[in-house]
Amino acid sequence: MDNNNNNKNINNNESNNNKDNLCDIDDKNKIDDENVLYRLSLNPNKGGLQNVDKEKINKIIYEVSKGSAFFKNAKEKEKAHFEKIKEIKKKYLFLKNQPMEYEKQQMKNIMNKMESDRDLSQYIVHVDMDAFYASVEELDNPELKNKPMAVGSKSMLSTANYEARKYGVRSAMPGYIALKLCKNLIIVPTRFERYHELSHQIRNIIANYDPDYCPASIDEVYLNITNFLNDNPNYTPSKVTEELREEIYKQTRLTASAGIAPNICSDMNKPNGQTELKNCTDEILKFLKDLPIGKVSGIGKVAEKTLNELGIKTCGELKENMVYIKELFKPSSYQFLLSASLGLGRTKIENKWKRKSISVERTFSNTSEIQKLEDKLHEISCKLANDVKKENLKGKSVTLKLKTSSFEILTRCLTISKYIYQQEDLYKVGKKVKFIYIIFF
DNA sequence: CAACGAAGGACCC
DNA sequence: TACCAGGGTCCTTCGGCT
Repeated sequence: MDNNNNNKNINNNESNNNKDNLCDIDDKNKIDDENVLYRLSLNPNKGGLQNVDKEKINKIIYEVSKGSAFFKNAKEKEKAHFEKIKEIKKKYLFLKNQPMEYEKQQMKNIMNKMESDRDLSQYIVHVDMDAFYASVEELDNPELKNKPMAVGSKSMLSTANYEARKYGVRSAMPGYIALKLCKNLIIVPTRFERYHELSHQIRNIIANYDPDYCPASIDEVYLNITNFLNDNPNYTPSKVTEELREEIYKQTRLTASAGIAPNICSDMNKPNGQTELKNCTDEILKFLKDLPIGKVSGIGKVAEKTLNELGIKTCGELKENMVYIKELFKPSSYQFLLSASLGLGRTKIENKWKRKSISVERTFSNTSEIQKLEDKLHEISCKLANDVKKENLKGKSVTLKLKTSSFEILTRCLTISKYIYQQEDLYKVGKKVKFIYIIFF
């Protein structure tokens, strides 16, 4: 599916020079709503959407959102994040004034070592279906083609077709907001069974090129075509990928995009196209130099903004600043960012996925009636027991998640001594957990 | 007293 | 009219026990 984490700052008309911003961190103690909008990831910046009138779209979204409890909550989050950023900036400014000679040399050594360990022997392909759910709906109902359409509900959209995107409609956008952007938008409900059916079909095609492919989501797969290339010397990586996409289209009438690279870091593709990154260090570094950090899978809007505020917008800049990142971030974040800055992903892909949790959640209208809450608990425990049974699972830790009317998320967990799977037990434990939050209020 | 479980977040689709 | 999902994974922080 399309990921929408490539947001840019919403107020790109204003002076956004981060080098300047670094100096007036204390003046900037007001959280403006534009920052909140940025956080909501409601600003359309998706590839292939150059024609949309961002200004107008943002205005509409803002008008619909402002004042809502959801918006208020986002504002609170933004405030907290802002404080964090302030701290980091302070440290950053301090470090910038230090010589850091030793650390710089050390970083150089670390990077050299990682560079020399770079594995360029593998050809990894990342296949990603274009607007998957929407395309499936068009496939089954061709009348929807060329009309603005999105899959989901009034409250939330999963994905939008390209016609709808012209209006600024996109995935993870509430349907009622989308309707404000596009009055004629057709919203069709999701049909997961159907998507899974096609997903299965697509994976079977992919298995012909790599039986050990790794599904990344319902519409995304990683595969290693190195063996295939060895067995078929007349193929090139891009020819294999072309053929694979062609085959998917032939059998399903759905288009896919793909990225080819020496590791599974690549995610740069356009609708119905493919991008190849040659197995060569210079190519990779050139590609990364101007790649916005938000494009990297794993860097979401929070991390993106944090880094942006340090003046780091591209992977190239990230690489240049790794000495500071090492001091400013937690070890695991640092490790991740270091790999990202060098364009190092895994070169081994595994498909041994093991489920670690299973869950059911439902959002309902505001209530403080205990009976209604218990009814909901009953409802989700039934669905959960059903799902658990289907997968032949059992568990001994039950977490109850509660979203308040102000969009706060609370979770309470209870671990018991024996494994359970039956609805009655799930409900019973759930009720016990629930007690905790009833006392809470 | 460190390991650990619980709660909260960030992220992805 | 009013209105922002649901299903996962992984990481960090924190505190009361063993």
